[in-house]
Amino acid sequence: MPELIEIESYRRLAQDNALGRGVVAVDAPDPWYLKEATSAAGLGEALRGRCFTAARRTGKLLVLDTDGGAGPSLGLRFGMTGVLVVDDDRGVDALEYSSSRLLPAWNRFTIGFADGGHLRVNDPRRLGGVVLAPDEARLGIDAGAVTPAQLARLLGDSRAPLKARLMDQGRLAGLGNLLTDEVLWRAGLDPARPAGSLTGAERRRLHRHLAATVAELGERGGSHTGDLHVARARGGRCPRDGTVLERRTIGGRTTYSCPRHQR
DNA sequence: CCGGATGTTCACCT
DNA sequence: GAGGTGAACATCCG
Repeated sequence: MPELIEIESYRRLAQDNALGRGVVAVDAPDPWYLKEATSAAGLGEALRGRCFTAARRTGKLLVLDTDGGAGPSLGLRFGMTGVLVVDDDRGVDALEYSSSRLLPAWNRFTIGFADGGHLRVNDPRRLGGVVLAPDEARLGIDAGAVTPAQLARLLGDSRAPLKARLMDQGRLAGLGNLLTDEVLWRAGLDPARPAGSLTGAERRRLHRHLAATVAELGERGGSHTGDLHVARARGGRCPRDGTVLERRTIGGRTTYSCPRHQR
């Protein structure tokens, strides 16, 4: 999926194109896609006759508010392959592991507007989901807005691998597998280091690279445009010092890092 | 043909 | 309590 960068692009698409349009229909044909006791009937009941008034994002969760916050909010998650489509515009040009096709069979959720347009979630692998009134308190601080002090606090004195802690959505929301590897590569930090073992200087370096990486890959066009990810596909050597990249499983995810300069 | 892939959740271990 | 593992979801790509 979509990590924070892609979801932010979905948020902008929704903000620019979906607000203020009356909802007349809700089509949620796949019960599996509705999470946390959300039902198709409940969604229709809650959304028909209202309009979206704000598009917000925390981490990888997109939240559409209704009627100025007076109505229920709608939470959209995109898993690894979910795409937001409004009318015929998609929120991103490309996702790394998703075909460019949008087969109608993959439309897991559709909102019909009074003007004839629609907002859809198209998701081949069904890893995303739709929630009415999502519990946003379960998510940690957004990775695009975290302060150095907040970052230090969430690393705490944990003995969990640094990478696992950064990807813990309940503590820091928005970083996925690719972005996390890229940030740690740029910061020169070993993903397997215990999160609580960083010095003050290392934590500040991590924070600086976190902010810069999110901004830079956002401009380049996505989570898959990182230097490390590109290098991995082309020979697997560190773009900084030419060392053969190391491949491990950390925090349950395939992890690439440079054994020479990430310490 | 097989393995793995931008994610989340849950059951089950240590 | 803290972490780790593997399964499940369904499709595409190398």
